[in-house]
Amino acid sequence: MTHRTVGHPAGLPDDPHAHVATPTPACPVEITLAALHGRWTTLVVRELLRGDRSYSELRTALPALSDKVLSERLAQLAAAGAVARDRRPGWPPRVRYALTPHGRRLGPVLQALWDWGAEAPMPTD
Amino acid sequence: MTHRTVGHPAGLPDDPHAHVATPTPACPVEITLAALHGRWTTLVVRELLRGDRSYSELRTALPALSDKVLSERLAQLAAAGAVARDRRPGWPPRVRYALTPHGRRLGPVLQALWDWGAEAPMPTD
DNA sequence: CTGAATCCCTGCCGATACTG
DNA sequence: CAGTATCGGCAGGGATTCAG
Repeated sequence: MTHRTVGHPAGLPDDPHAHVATPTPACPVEITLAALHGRWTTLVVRELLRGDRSYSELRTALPALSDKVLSERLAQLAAAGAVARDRRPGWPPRVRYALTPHGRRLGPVLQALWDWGAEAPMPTD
Repeated sequence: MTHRTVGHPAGLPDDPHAHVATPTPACPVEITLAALHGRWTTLVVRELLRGDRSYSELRTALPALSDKVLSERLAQLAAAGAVARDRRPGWPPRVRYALTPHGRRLGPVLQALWDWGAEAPMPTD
């Protein structure tokens, strides 16, 4: 794979991407990083891991996040199959955002990121 | 935490960062994403997970990677405590790059990223 | 061989304004 | 309420050049 290198005790099947020499969007690692890419993305995911939310609830939870970026992030996560939009009929417009089953599996991913960062020594910089 | 949200079966202690409303470099998730941030970074880590490498071995393994970015990535990973430089005396200059114990623990992190990306449905775009 | 310095171009994100 | 459109500033990264 692009990144297969990992000792993987569990062992995934050998993947051609494990050996690529250039960054490619087809690599699973790149797919995940692309889904989480950009400022605010992981915070939006965290918010949704706590339960489904409306657009304005997300804005309230993350006040410094602009409309533009929030829309962008939700679209990005939806494209990655992590978030589902639930548009309800009537007025005023009501839309609920929720993680898909696949999106909920980002929990362990964020956990892995958290764990590594939590043990990190002070940056040498 | 900035991101603590995760169901964490293992359970980390409650962390103030788990609730921040704005992206902050102090959040463990941000720390890890910063360490892995930028193009080529994960590929460099993959290469080093296979064993220590010299500068030119890395360039050979990743031919499309420019000097500037390679230096940048190595410095970034060193600052994050993931990579150690081993400069040997004599001529010509010989330098070996190797993952630190902490850096080797990026293996499971990349594995988690790989696993999620590998199950991803085709992007809806 | 191992890098650091420079230049330039592109893409990200924040602020503001506007629409269904 | 739930977004999109547009603009400007700044940081990321590729090519090239220079240095220890």
